[in-house]
Amino acid sequence: MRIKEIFEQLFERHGPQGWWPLVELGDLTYKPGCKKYGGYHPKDYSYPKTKLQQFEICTGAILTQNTSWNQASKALLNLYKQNLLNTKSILKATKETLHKIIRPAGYFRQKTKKLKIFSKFFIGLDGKRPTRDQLLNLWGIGPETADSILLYAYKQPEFVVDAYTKRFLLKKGLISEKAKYNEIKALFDDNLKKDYKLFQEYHALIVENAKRK
DNA sequence: AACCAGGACGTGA
DNA sequence: TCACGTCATGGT
Repeated sequence: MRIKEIFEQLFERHGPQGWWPLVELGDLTYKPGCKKYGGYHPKDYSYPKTKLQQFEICTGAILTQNTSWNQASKALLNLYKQNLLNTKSILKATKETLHKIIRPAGYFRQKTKKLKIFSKFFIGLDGKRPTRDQLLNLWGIGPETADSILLYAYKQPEFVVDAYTKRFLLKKGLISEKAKYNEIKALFDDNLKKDYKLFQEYHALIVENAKRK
């Protein structure tokens, strides 16, 4: 089956996913289906609307590295509740403070360092969109995180390849065991229209499909 | 009670 | 380049 057909099949089965989850004012949950407060935004591609929301997505992308979203979201909510979910506060906070707050996401020492490095970088952007190479040159940002940031925070059609994607395509017989990141990414680039909405939904659907089964 | 979760980096070969 | 060790918490 083709890449495009697989998308149709997944979409039919699971519907729009509306990634990336955002917390909004007054909200204290990242769970899906929460309309009034944050959570996911089904069929609403107008987010992120502010720099703060863009930064929130970037932060989430770092916190969820090799970690379930359930755990990462706890760390994100801790940051939010302590008014630390912004660049200046993260730079101002001590390492020890951040260690405690993001602990549920695991790798708290590495992730604290990553958040501080990224915060400084984000301020330097002054609202501009980073290039992929700029992101990859940052300590703590690899290909998947860079693509997640570009796709979900900046609406740039970069397909996000994660462990689920590899397993999924391997099972479909579309890639070999040791296909590399860029090889897998090219498969989507070559077979899909470069539409950020399509890329956003596709990646989210692969994850949702894997979780459901 | 192992196993793994929406990875990335450091190292030695 | 590449294979492997390290980082860390908390769900099933």
